Amino acid sequence: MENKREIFHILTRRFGLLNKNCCSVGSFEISPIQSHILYEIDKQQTPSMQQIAESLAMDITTFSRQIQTLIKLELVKKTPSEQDKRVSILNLTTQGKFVATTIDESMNAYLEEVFSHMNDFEKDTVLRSIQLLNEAMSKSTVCCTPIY
Amino acid sequence: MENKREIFHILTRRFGLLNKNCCSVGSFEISPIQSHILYEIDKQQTPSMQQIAESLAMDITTFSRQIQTLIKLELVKKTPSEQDKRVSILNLTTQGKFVATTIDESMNAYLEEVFSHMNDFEKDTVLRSIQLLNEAMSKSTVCCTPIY
DNA sequence: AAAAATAGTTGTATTTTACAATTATATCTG
DNA sequence: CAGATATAATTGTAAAATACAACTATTTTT
Repeated sequence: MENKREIFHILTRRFGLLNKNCCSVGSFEISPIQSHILYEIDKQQTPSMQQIAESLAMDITTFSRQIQTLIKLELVKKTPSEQDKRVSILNLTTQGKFVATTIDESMNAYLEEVFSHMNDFEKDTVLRSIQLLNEAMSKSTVCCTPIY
Repeated sequence: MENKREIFHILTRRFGLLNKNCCSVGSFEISPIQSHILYEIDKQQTPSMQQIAESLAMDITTFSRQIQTLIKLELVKKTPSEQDKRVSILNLTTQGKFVATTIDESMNAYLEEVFSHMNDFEKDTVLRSIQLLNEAMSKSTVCCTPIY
């Protein structure tokens, strides 16, 4: 099996495309990165700027500016931490939560549709395989280790 | 199994990171997109601008400028087509071929390392699963259909 | 209490992106 | 065959994304 890179290349590209298309909700034109930011804020409870920037492997200065636009769009709220006044805690606004949820649903709908082309056994195998792959990647020393 | 989006989110992010890191060869600082362009030119024989731009789902104007920088870096050559003088045919230069091959090798090395954390059965299952997934995505009507 | 470290912002410059308009060639249609 | 239309690619322009360096405001270390 020597076409590993080929199949991963295709996979990567397809996800890239999916990312490009699937991130606008109603009147909000959300960029892929912004969508990832909303997703992460939603997942982590009351994260700091650093935390999200780090989990997305983004430069903190770039991240700071992205947060500024998300705040202008009233999707994110930023409050200074009580314990450490240097730290800013991030939250989704109601609107932000709505947008995040909507994107989540449309992504899930897409995945459902993709999996509808498989039988139950294949579905199961593929999902477990991806989990295996995620675990293997997290064990890798070469790249991308600090996630989760 | 209701955490589909979660595991795909992680997968996407890991590949995103991998992409960011893994594209410089010697003195060449290749961006992920440029790496994808080199990869596609290498794979298709004597493609036109349009062909590559389309397979990467890139805007042709953006693509045109990326090609300009790749030509400046002497990684890509552009020759007008004989049959249709509007069309430009793309080729890798020797250097470009070298860079593409080197990136390919380092990606493969990375994948080998990742798969080294699995037993033979798992390896096989995961690879076949990804192929299944690719096929299912190509059948999807929602997104990303025009690739391959 | 001074020095060093940390969280986040702002100045600035580069790169990426893409819409609109343009040039050059090819194809279609009457 | 000639004018109209379509297509491939480039350039004008402007917006957004990115990141290095320098900065402010706190906190931690010594």
